[in-house]
Amino acid sequence: MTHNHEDALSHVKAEMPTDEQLQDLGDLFKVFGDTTRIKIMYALYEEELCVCAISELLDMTQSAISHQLKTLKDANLVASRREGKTIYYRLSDEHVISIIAKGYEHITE
Amino acid sequence: MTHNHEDALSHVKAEMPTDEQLQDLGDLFKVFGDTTRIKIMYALYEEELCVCAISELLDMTQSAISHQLKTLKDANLVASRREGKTIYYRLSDEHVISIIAKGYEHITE
DNA sequence: TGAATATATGAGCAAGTGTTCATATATTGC
DNA sequence: GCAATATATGAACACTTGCTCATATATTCA
Repeated sequence: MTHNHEDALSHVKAEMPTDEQLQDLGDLFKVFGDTTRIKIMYALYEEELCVCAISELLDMTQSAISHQLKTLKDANLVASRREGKTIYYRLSDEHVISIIAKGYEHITE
Repeated sequence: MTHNHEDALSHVKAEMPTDEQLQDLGDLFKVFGDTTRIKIMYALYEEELCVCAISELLDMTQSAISHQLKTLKDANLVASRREGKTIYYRLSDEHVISIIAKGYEHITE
């Protein structure tokens, strides 16, 4: 029905990751695709912070921040530790910053 | 009302990008946050492809692929050239691959 | 134990997103 | 010009998402 492109596709197909990996990649970037979460990650890059410090910084409710921190934690992008009543969050690995840095390069080129 | 975190926040505030940059970053990653678009970018990494080749590869309608290619083009992630009736798409810069590669590192670590 | 503080979480809703369907535009060859 | 092929696009709809509000949990201190 359409023109032929067997040659191009056979090569491409061989190099594609599995559907599950592609799904995981999309899910990961979805977490980066929200300004609030980007702000949180940027803030945590500079310094470990508690929930109420983040909500003060972003001028958003504690509930909204907690929900977003859960999303970030589920994606293994942040980790937390308790100290009394306070819970401090930090970035959980260096990929976070290198991913954001690459994105930053793109938008500022 | 809450405990004090002036010290932590003053440092963080000084290092944060502008709201506009943070918004642009979120918008960029939003484009990466869909499996169909990830698949398209992966396919184009291997080879320049026409629209119908991509829709055959992903087993999706031509319309769905065209819509997604427009999203990718608006984000300056792909570029196209016409050759007769056919329009070939390719990645428009090397950031695309390095961003995906960093994400891939994270999910496969 | 009870009050205060810090955080987490479930339900609900408005806004956004990806696909489909129908149709429009562009190019080629007759 | 007309038919065929390749691609683009607008409207509609189901599904997802981020916030709010109310409330639950956890910890400290009196």
